[in-house]
Amino acid sequence: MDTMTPDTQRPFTQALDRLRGVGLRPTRQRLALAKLLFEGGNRHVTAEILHAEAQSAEIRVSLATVYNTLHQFTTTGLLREIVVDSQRSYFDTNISDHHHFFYEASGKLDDIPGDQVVLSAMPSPPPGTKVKRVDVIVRIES
Amino acid sequence: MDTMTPDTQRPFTQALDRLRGVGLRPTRQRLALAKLLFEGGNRHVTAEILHAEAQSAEIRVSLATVYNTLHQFTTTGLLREIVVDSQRSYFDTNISDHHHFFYEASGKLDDIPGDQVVLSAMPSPPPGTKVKRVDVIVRIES
DNA sequence: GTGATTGCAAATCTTTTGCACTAAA
DNA sequence: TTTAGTGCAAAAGATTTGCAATCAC
Repeated sequence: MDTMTPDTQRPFTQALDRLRGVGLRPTRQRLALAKLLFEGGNRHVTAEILHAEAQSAEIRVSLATVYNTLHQFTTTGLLREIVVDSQRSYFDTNISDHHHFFYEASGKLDDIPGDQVVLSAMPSPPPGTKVKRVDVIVRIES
Repeated sequence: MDTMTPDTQRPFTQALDRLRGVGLRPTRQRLALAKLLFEGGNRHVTAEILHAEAQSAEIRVSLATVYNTLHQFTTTGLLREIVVDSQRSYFDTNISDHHHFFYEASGKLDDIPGDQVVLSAMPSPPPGTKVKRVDVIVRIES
């Protein structure tokens, strides 16, 4: 690997590696969407938003493919789905342990680093079940 | 008030008082839905479920009215909306401070009493904003 | 080549809306 | 009365699906 080239100059390679890492065939659409998603820090997107960004970037990709891709990325662990609004799905490029502020007025999300929320007491789940995740959502008045 | 009559035998009165308490006109539909919702402990319902229950109980009420009513009850503080699934809205008859287990496989919710979850550290919201609520959702593997 | 992926349009599902009709006060 | 509430059917918005065309390997 060319260690002299800054990350920001190898988005294609990064996206390619990411897709390969999870066994998804690197198609033109998936590469372009991965590039949009994973360049430039943590992002919270809806299918609609990502599709619009793709259009702006002259990337021809259908909304159906955007949905498919977001779900494939989520299933393979590249993204995480955040449920804060019963009307729309949000996807988060930050897959580390963390929580969220949700601004109801604007529909915007902000990450809360995992270490800023401490759950010092937690009920045990019913016997035989497994906790997939604990989500803490701080809702900001709309 | 007739203090000799057990609560379970005065559902109508209870529902009526509840509606009056929040200033909603006690129509036949609202009374019947309030009865279904608030009799028999804490419940988590979707519009679809409540509508089906009404049908079974021979209560003629349209789905549109069920939606209207659920939202009116939520706005007036009789119900609380729980967001766990980006495809469907759940309403909770328990309006006290508490959290939820969500069983992804079945779509069922269980209450976690407020005192069983202790958030010993919390980030401050951005200056000038106000926290409406903190939701803790323990997702049980589907 | 051949099996995976994509695009499109249609379908689906939940929720909302417009508006004439009905009922509570 | 008079004004709020209801039902219906249509509309809207998000997401999924079926299938032929296209692409990656």
